[in-house]
Amino acid sequence: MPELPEVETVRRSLREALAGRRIVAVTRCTWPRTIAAPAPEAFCALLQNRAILDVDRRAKYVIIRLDRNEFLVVHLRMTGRLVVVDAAVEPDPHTHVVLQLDDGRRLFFRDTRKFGRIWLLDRAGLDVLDQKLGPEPLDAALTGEAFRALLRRRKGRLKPLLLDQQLIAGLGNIYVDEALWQARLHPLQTITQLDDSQIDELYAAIRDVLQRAIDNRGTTFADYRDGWGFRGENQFALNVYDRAGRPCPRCGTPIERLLVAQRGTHVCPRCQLISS
DNA sequence: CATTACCTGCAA
DNA sequence: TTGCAGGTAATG
Repeated sequence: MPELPEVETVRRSLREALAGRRIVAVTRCTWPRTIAAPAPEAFCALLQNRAILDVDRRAKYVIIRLDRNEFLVVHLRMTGRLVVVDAAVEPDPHTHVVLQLDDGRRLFFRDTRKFGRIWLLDRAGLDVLDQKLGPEPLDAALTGEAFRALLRRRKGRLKPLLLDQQLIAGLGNIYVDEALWQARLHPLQTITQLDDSQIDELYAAIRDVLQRAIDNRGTTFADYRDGWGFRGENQFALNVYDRAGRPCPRCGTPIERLLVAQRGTHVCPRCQLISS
């Protein structure tokens, strides 16, 4: 489900609800595999009476900063949700982890497909994670020049590369398709055949698409919700993703769906030509 | 590079 | 019943 804009929206909403609170205890853990580290028993024992300092994000990870220099790190994968609910709300069968908070509310981790994972990490563990990830696309440190250098070091087709979290962190299937459409580049385009101005277009498109999606509080098709349980609105602003057969907003040609890197991929066959 | 696994639910 | 879904890790 969630890519950078969704995780950023979750982070912002959770920060309001959680900063300054305390985790009293873990009161439910019905799918132990959700807890990636440490072992679920230790995880529950360590999360008693812990202060929450703040909520951050790195790539598609939500990072809840705790006292004692530890971090509750959550990856939502496809269907995960982190939602703060009032005391009266009871967990449904898809809610696998519940944290009791000191204000009576609870933090629910709900995940239909059970792909999501939660880690309790120390600073060193967080650093290891951080080093496996490419730069943040919206970070000021990633200039157009830096992005060009990044791409020039790699070869292969555009879409698989942009999905590679080690190259650039936070893009997923929706926003890669949207950014490529906006930059008028084909997902199968070979990177080595791009000229500088095309890479600049792609850079601008990635940032524009992600920022707009954050402004729209993320894209909700089915599962995604923010930390309060609200849907996003960016599904109404998409140009190609999930729009096969509908007209390209630029030229009217029907959008086509193809398979690239084993992922459903949406292109305008007229706007997005492969140059060689 | 492609395929499979991890899971459940929904639509064709 | 089959195929597909916003992600990633682990295999050939």
